[in-house]
Amino acid sequence: MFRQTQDQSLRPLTTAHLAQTMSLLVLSNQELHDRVITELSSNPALELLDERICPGCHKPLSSAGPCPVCSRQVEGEEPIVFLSPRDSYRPSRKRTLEDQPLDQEPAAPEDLSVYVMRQLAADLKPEDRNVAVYILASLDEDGFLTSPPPYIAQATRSSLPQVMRVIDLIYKADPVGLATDGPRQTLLVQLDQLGEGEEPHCELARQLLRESFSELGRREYDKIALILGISPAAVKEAAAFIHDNLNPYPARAYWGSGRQPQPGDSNVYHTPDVMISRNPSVNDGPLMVEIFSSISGWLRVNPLFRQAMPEANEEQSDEWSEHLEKANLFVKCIQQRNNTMQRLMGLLVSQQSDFILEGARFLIPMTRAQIAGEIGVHESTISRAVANKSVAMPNGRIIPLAKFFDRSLSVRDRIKEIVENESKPLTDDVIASLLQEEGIKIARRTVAKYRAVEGILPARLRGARKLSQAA
DNA sequence: CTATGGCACGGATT
DNA sequence: AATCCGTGCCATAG
Repeated sequence: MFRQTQDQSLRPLTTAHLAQTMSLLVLSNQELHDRVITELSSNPALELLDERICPGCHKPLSSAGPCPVCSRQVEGEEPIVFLSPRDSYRPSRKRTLEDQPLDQEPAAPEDLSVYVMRQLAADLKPEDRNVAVYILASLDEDGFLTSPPPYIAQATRSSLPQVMRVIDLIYKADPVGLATDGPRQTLLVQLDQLGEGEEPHCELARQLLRESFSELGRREYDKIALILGISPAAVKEAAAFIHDNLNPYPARAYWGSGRQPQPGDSNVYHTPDVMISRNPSVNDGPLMVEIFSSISGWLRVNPLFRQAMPEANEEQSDEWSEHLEKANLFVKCIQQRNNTMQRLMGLLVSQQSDFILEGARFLIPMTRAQIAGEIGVHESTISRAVANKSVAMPNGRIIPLAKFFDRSLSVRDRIKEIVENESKPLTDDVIASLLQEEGIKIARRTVAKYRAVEGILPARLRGARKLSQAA
């Protein structure tokens, strides 16, 4: 279920066209967004429309192709589909507690306020919009408010309840706990979002945050225990729970994990370029692919500019036609890019549906070259299309698109399972022969390599770990 | 002596 | 042409 803008590729391509399509293809959607913005501001022949009006009946058009109302065909040099804000990505709340993906690669960094704003768009009343913008813009780098709510109300000429309402919405958006007055409140908000009472530690954790936050920061667990009259062990457990599941600095958060920032990690937000989801209304329904853009609206060559061309005087003429040509090229290139991405994703979901739905084990090894052959483009095109992109899977995980082409993923997954279920530590040799019986023939040395990739300790050390766990 | 990690080589992939 | 990947050989730690 994705909109296909086929047939574009039948048009003859100039070398300039090809070159630019390539350079656009490597970009992640976020980077493309920036690119479009600069192009728009430097080229008067381009325009971005909020919505597209059918030239026939003057009703807004929502998708490519003929007008649904008067079925008039809109001519071809026209716009590219950009998704409406409604389609923008919203992470599910659940993910916060799930085990964290170790496999994330740096994806497109995005301005935090833009990201949050997009989530808010649907829930926000029109009159609250500028309040939200103001608040998000004035957050400091840790994601905290820089001025108290009454001040914000004054600055935005709104009421205090209004401001509080917006702040409450921002609390709940991802990353959870933004726009608080400090780490303590952030942690409390995150605690609320985790779901009531499910966790036995929640209540105690809440109490710790409320009543002995400063002691908590200094790790004076014994002192806290004394004050609150609880066992030091319980305090430590609750502290560990907070540490593991909450993040006092929401603006430094990561996708899918409440982990604390660690040195060496890059503080990057992961916004997927593509989302694969299953239609929730239909059981076992088809997989849907959405390709995101951080711009909504329609990009096209400004028809007025085109009409004005003949009126240009001598010295303008050259410049204008250059603009026009560039604009035309740009639009076509982006169309081309979208087209390639759509066809690529279409092929991936149909061939790897087991992997998408069931997990890493079911990834069928494939190479970019194969895909290129099936689509009928050059291999380097697929390479570029795959590079720097991330995909949100139906289960909410965000993975690099390149993972689809990881030849050893399924084997590594199998090894992981073998190790998890082993009763006593198995050596690499044994694991290798086990895999052999399953028809997977790899060398012992390779098992060792995969173990390393997965962060699994060697057999000897695994033994030690189990002993200490038992004790 | 056994299990593992380092290095480097050759073939495949990009 | 550059890079990645699986593997064999060898040194080393236990």
